[in-house]
Amino acid sequence: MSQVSPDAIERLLSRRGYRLTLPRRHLLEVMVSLGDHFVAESVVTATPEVGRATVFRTLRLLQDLGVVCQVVLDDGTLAYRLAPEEHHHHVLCVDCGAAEDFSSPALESVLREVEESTGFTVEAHRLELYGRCPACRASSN
Amino acid sequence: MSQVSPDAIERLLSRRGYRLTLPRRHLLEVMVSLGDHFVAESVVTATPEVGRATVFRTLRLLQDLGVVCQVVLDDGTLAYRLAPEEHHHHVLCVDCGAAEDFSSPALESVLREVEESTGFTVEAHRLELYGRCPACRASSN
DNA sequence: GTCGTAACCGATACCTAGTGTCAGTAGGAA
DNA sequence: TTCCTACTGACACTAGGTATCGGTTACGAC
Repeated sequence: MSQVSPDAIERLLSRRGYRLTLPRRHLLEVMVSLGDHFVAESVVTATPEVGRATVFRTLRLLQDLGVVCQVVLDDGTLAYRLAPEEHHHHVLCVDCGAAEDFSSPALESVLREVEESTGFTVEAHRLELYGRCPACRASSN
Repeated sequence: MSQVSPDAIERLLSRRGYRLTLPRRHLLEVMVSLGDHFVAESVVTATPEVGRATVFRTLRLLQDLGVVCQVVLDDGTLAYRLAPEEHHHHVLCVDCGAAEDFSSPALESVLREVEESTGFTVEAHRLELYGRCPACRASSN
């Protein structure tokens, strides 16, 4: 997976005119340490020195900046992930929770197909894949 | 869109050994009348004579029976839709909320592509498309 | 270095969406 | 008609997220 460093995100923040506050530094460290993807609640409990509201405010800010993206888990709960800014999707391992990003040019043709058959113009989409990562498949054999 | 009648669903319920109760009849009528897709809360408010817990219980039951499916709206909120039992996806109009089902054989090749490039085996997926329906596009011109 | 100020903060109350519990009710088989 | 139990409503509760507000702090200007 891509290496996202707190430093790079801090530079982005200040470049966009946002302040580099201590709570934000703490949150970034925790998010990076939580790895693949994380739910808001685990960030809240991992940073008792940072208020609940601040965690959610910061998550939304990072989302607006394109640093963090939403991930819909297979049970429908919402998680987050430090991720590349460009449009992408996720494959999630239902066993260990591992996540990987992908982008698919072939998906474009699916969208065109749907536009033709329904008459809708498609402007946005969500796609999440759920399955088993190579490691989990190997260990279950 | 497909015509889903309360009668057909009631027959399915009794065929599967579930009781045909008055609250369930009320809920089915309301769901059909709410049209394309609906959030749980609007079913709750539309049926003041039926308890809140019963609405959610019935929604889950209908989901298990394959009569109702979940729809993730573009803002991330969860809605429901009376829908065909076979696997399908949704295109949603962000203006009027119109919804249409589709299934896409081409999506399969996207999944195979991702399996090859990531090493995951894909067992399930979610795909929701957001855009504008023909009517809304026509009226905005 | 210090000042001023607006962005930011934590605490807290609140909201939305959904679940668990439990005593009472009613569908429908016998 | 009876009886059993699936089902119900009422209500308290939880999870996840938001609004408010008085206090704090980052940081540019001086």
